[in-house]
Amino acid sequence: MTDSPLIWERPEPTERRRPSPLSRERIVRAAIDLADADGLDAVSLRKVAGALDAGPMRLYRYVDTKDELLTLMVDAAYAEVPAPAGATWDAVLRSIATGIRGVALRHEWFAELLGGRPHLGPATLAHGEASLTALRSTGLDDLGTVTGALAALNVYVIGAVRKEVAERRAQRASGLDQRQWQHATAPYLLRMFATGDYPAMEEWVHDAPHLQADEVFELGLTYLLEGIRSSLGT
Amino acid sequence: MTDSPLIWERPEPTERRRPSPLSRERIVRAAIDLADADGLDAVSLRKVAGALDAGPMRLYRYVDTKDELLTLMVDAAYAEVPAPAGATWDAVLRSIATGIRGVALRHEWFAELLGGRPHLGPATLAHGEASLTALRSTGLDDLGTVTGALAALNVYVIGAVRKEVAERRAQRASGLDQRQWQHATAPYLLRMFATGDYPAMEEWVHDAPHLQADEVFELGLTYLLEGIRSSLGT
DNA sequence: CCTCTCTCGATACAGTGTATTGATTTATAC
DNA sequence: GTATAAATCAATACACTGTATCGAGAGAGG
Repeated sequence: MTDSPLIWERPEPTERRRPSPLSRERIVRAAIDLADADGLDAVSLRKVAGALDAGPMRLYRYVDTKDELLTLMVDAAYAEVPAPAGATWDAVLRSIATGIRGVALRHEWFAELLGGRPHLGPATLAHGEASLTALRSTGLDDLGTVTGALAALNVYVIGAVRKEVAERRAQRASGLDQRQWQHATAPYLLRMFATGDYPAMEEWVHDAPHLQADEVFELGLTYLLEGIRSSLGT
Repeated sequence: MTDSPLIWERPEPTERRRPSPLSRERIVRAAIDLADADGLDAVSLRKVAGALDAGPMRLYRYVDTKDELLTLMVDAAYAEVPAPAGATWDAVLRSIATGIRGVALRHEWFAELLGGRPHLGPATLAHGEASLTALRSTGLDDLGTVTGALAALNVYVIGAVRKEVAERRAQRASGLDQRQWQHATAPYLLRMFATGDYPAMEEWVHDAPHLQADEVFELGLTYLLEGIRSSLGT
């Protein structure tokens, strides 16, 4: 096991050559621009290097592997999450969750990467630190509950954002607007329902209120926060 | 837009050639075996075909694209989720969640795929149907709450399982046992804490109780279910 | 038996991440 | 200021990937 296996501790190499000074930050930014524009699949080392007028192998001085680049992208995205604000602990948690969701909606690749591997970058840790201090300063001081609450919230956001983005992408891929999407999958579902195998779902699709994505997100968040509160006895 | 764009409606081709009768099921099973053994990255059309003593192009008669194969794998995994059991609606929801988690721990690739794109296969729908009927039959009949509860639960499980499996894999990749893992990342975290930038996390790491993965999962689940209950006024 | 349709395997293409290597540039020592 | 050592880069190469294309061959229908 080497001494500094994690990219966060590996010192960034200093540039000696003149033309096109490179840096980890420039590389990550280029990768993010690519991912924003054409999706995560468009992020290849060749294309990132090309966007920086460099050969592909040049990047390997700054990054050991492509996964490391993705990890750096995730940390950069975490840095965009606004600092949590709120007077009560649940308001703080809510602002954290919606902040992450906001970033994920701006950078859909972030949602794809979230939770895919452990992230321990400085911005991610700073984000955790901010969440923790905000929580402690607003009255939640049972450590067991804090642990569980943060974990549950984290995990809820990961899943919610991932699913929401996945649906958005599928919708976009199958034609352009929402009407076309509904026309593409609705008939399929209707045929499935016509088999009679899914009576409860059929009824539910008919009668259930059609909620917007952000409403669903907020609703689940409310459940979770309410559950945490009630387990506090507060 | 073609008439049957979804693989679930495309009829399975019938075999005419004698040697090595193929079928969607055999292909999916081979892919699952590969993924179980060597991870999702080991699932390539060439390898799957090789495992079936066939040329790679042969699979394209049964599957239009690799994504379709992955979708079929997900549906097959959903079919392994045991039917929910329980007397009360929250017991039912809990059994659903732990059932999915169990499958994901047996098939880690399932966790990687979960939520990555919309899944509407028959087993997935059947699973939704079972959840719905179980819910309705145990007293939860407000449709708005049912919708929100199912969505929130679904999303929680997706995120929780994804994160848990990601951590497990990272742990396994960095040496073999848990002690080695802690020895690999703990020093890094300590050095980060030594900067003084993360006092709350430092304290928290010291004092917080160390929970097992399944305890964390159950705890978050409890919060969520409790929140749903309290929003029912029951 | 001939024909026609369907299916298969081979080949090919554009792309991927990355190991290797030889040249070229830079820093260091005298 | 020059010789030497070290560092860095671009090119090449490798083993893959998913999949389009297409010629050959097998099965069925007449």
